[in-house]
Amino acid sequence: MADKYEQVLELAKRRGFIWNSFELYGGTAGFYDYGPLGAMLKRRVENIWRDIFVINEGYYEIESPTIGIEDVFIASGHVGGFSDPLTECQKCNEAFRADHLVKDIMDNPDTLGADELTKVLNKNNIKCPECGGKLGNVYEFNLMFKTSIGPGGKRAGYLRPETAQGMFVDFQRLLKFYRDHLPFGATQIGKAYRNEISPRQGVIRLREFTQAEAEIFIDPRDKTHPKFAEVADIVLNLYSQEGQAEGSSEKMSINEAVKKGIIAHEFLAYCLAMTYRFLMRVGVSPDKLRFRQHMKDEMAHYAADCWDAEILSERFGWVEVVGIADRTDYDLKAHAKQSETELTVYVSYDTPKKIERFAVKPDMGILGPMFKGKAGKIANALKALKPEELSADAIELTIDGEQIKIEKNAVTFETVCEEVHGENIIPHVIEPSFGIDRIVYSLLEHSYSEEEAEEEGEEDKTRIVLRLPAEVAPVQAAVLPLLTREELIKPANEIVKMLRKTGILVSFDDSGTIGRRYRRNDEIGTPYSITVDYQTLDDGTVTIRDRDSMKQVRAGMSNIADNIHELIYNGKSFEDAGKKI
RNA sequence: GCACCGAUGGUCUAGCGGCUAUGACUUUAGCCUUCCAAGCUAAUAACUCGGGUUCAAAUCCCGAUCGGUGCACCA
Repeated sequence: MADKYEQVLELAKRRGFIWNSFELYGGTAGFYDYGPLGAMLKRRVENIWRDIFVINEGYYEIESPTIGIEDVFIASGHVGGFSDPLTECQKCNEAFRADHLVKDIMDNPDTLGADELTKVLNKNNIKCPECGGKLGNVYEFNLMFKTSIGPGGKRAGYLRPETAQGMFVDFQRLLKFYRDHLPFGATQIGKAYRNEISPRQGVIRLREFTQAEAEIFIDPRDKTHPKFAEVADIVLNLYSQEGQAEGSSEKMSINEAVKKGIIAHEFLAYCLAMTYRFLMRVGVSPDKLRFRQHMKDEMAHYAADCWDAEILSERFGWVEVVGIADRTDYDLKAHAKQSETELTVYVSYDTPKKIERFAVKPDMGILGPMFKGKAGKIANALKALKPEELSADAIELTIDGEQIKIEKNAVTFETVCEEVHGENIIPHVIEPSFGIDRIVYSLLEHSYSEEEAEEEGEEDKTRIVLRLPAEVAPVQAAVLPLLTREELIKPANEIVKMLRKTGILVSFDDSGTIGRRYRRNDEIGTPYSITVDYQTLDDGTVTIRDRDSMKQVRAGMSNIADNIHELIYNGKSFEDAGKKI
């Protein structure tokens, strides 16, 4: 009866992964707490993301405020576009998008405010499409949490609805940090906030959530990727625009997808590949992952191409967990306009270009004494003239309504040949954006398994196992004395110490039978259990038990820390960890 | 935000006007125990919240909150 979501959430609650926030006061929809194990799991997922994007790709991480000022979100479009004008039927209480209702009457209802929309509704006698009842006043519902900065509440602030704007706002500083070179990227892992109208689906739609975003600034004329060859052969499950029309996804190598023009360009494809590697490494099931291309009408108007990584969940179907978009120069242009600052990169040409340019040189030695304060304005006016106007016998200008005659000898002009070494361009932005909470939930769901542990002559019983990759499991090893005896507890404690010294998160458990303790650890995904028995006292060896296979090997106690480290981080196979038992 | 359904120890649940509120698992303390939750002894722990009806409410009514489902919303 209970579906997997319920089973996973029950376990998550009971064992300290995640639970609804503010339970003490009855709980609040859209907010979840990460418990001791959940916070650790999430941290490990984030650190793998860092390993890939920050360490291996070199896109340094920044940290900007979670509160943003109004200008930022005017530029991003969130102040205007992140809200919807709603109207409710007074009779049946259905809510409708007011701009949708007047779409057929108006050309551009998006530009109207709430009051104007109310007027249009009334004037045209528009009724509730459901029951024909009267519609109420239109109000704006903005999905951003609003607050005020400083006393008096005069200055508006908003909790950021995405982390991305931080990187755009810091563009100039980042450009300098990367010594004026394209491409470069910056990342941020942090909280974002959206005041969802009615969040459902548990952890899938949150009002406060964690994003990991990279903004990679590239040369718009060159969207190749230097390391493309390394990923060209990765095969992805692609659900392209055509595929969606036919309702089928297709497995294809990245190289082929770019060649066929399914993925817009190498750089975007490379990001898909990175995303794939990341999701595989943290433990998403490969058969429950697909990359879905946004349909043309679904894509933002400025986007060149956009793909979502979607993960299959038993309860929620295909869930978007990553968005990878070529946002072109939209964001930088918007911030350039709002801030009245040029946000460009100077790019040198391979070889300087020769350009013919018409140059006007007013002789300030003559104009200055003659016109005094007006000389500057006159010089500028002269520069704007065309060759034929300048070569006339007399040059007449109108400055501030005054007719002014200029002597021919006060200005010279010529066509000059110049070498241009480069130009200022607005970079394009490639943005992979990860919803960490959804990924963490998916990991729990995908790694959760119940299996019948058959023991001869005994009844069937279920074993709950979280098959998390060793690298993300919150508790990395359990140390268990076989029996509650002082002589076994002592060496066990020594092992705990050794492991902790090397940064392994280890739990010690001597309560209950050994089987019970193995099961307790299976349930939270502890990949390895180290058991101290009487043989340990004789020859200094312990057993290591593998969570997934339940197999055991016997290995030395003195180098146990290195051994476990290799198992977790270096892909050492369990068989190589010791002697088979 | 609307409609329908639901809410009892950590978890799952019994009770549907009157009990000291059922049971299981978990947990804790101890015993036992030489490798996969099953033994023994004991302990801890719950009626979502606020009103109302009634001599009496976990139980009936109203409202709120949270959760589920459908509609709407979802950069």
